[in-house]
Amino acid sequence: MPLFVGRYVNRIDKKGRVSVPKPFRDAFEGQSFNGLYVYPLFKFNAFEACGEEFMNRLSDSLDDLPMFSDEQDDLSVILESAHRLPFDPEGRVVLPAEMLKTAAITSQVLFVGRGQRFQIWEPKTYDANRGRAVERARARGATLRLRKSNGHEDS
Amino acid sequence: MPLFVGRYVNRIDKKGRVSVPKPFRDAFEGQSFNGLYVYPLFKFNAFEACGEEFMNRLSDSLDDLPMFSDEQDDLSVILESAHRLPFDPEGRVVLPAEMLKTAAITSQVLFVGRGQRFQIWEPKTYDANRGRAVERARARGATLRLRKSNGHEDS
DNA sequence: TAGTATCCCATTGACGCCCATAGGTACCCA
DNA sequence: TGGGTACCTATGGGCGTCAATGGGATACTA
Repeated sequence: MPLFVGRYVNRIDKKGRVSVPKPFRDAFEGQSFNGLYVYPLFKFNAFEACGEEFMNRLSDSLDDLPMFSDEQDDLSVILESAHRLPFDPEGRVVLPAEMLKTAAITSQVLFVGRGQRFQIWEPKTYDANRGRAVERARARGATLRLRKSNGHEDS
Repeated sequence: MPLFVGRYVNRIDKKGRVSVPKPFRDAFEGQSFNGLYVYPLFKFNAFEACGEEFMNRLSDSLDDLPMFSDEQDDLSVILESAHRLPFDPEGRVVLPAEMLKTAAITSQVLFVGRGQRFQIWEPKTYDANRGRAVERARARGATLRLRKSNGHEDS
């Protein structure tokens, strides 16, 4: 499965539709459901999107927690605030009004690849936060520890 | 089988009928019984709904508990207080009067997706509780340990 | 026979589908 | 290698269909 990489800015029309960048759309091929899932990043006023597989993993993980536990309730917030957005024949999705509001999206949408998932931002908001992230990384002399590769197979 | 995801608010009419959101209804397709099961959440004045499959799982889990134990008795209450609600031709269900009363539902019903099942709330009641859950999750720095998929492990 | 529970029909408003266009890119061919 | 052409992605708009809702008719039951 292709990874989500790179940044793309697309226009949003008055119906609330945005084209999902073609390279990102391709990563969803082979799903039983032709579309994506989005949920809020509580840390920022932005959203994250993923495919069916990841969402199922999330749901299964929640089921592993004891039923009726506080833990389960707290973490379910992601599922509760998620949206299932189908692609239209042109590969666009309709972003829910409530989403546009929290992210302060008006005319443009920024898609940010993050490997297994990607994020959805209002371009200016992203720039502001990204600037900070870069500074933090610099200040900290950021290093990245890679997982050792195990011959890589795919299931 | 599609997941229950997201929140939907629907109106309840004077006959006590509510439309179950179409995306949720779709998840019940292929069941021998065209409808859903509901049972009270003892922790809150709200209800949870699921399909046949999950109900069977629940019943099996009860059987795994020691016979005649307090635990078994307690959890059996779920099955005892459960209702089986059939869909009408338009995809609506009639919520039992007793349910409306405990949940303080009058004119609007909130459906909250939770993966394998979903919850039924009076909108305002939910808002009050959800606010707390989000804060708890944030405060705890809630991170979700995902079940491993294809050789992936979170760290 | 009154009350209740289904079913059927009608309305409306949102959403999905189809068509059309533009701009850019990749490809082909001379 | 330059130009031209065909394709494809992003975008806009019109229209039909379907989901949500309300009301009336009918069957069932106590």
